Amino acid sequence: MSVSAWLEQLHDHGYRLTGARRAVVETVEKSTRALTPIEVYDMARKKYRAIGLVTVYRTLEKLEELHLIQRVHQPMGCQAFIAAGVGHQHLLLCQNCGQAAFFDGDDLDALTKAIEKKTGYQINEHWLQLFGLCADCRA
Amino acid sequence: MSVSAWLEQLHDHGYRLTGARRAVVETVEKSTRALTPIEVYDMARKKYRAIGLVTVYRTLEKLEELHLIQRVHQPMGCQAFIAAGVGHQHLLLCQNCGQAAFFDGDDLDALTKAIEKKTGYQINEHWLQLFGLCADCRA
DNA sequence: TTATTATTGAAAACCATTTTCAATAAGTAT
DNA sequence: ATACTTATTGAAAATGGTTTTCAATAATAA
Repeated sequence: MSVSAWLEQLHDHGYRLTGARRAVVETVEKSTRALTPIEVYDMARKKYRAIGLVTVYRTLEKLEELHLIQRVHQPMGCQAFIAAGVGHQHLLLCQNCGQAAFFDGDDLDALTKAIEKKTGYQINEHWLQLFGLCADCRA
Repeated sequence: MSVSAWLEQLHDHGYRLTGARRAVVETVEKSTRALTPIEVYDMARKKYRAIGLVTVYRTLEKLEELHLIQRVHQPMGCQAFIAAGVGHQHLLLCQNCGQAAFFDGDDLDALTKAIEKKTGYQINEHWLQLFGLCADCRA
């Protein structure tokens, strides 16, 4: 995805393209780590001085509705957002710098079948997230 | 674990055993679903009328410190707590009634090795959580 | 029983998020 | 270009969950 693709999505859904929204989109789309609303605010303010925190909240809300971003759950808090992965992907987070990477290829079929048999549950979804150190932070 | 084992743990760590704490412990230890502070408050109040919400927060804090309870992350919020699993266990949650079950036996070694090779990350931890319908809610 | 001090509940403070509202500016029609 | 409609904006106020403050209370040790 790209900044222009996000703006197009917003436009196609009847939302107007404003300076504030461009600043938020450019900030979040380019970030490789999850950002909290305040972090987005501070960064977006450098691109569009007059933006208000309220508008950041409102824009993040819309981006989440359009599935362009997703909330990231971490031990320290669950208020951060990152550009959404495509299809069935999971997050891998660096515990030191916060750098995020998506991965796919998890096959939990055998596990879920076994759990279904053992517990009687019907399993519909799973959340998987890996934590570690990115290449840079290992060094 | 049992209520008395939790109380013993609290006592062994220098905490006094009070009516308010007993009420919180009895509530959380017996619950099969994750409870938010307010829910614990409402339930504990039936056992100990005079308890304050503040004491619920403070007691949950201590129980988490002692690893007797753990925070449960869900799409709708991450403020709920449940009796902690033992060893390497993950949660399976009913999307309808909230019923929780622990399971173990997940083997992600092959997956993490592959991801490590592909991404250059060193993987230290993983979060895995399953969602579905419990036996009762399927019917 | 008495003394010590952790614990308590109520009220106030705090902080992230949401709502309200009048002014502004994006998109559309003229 | 120009005017018009109305979504969007930022500031301020409101909200709601969580934390802090503080004097009174009650659990434990002496």
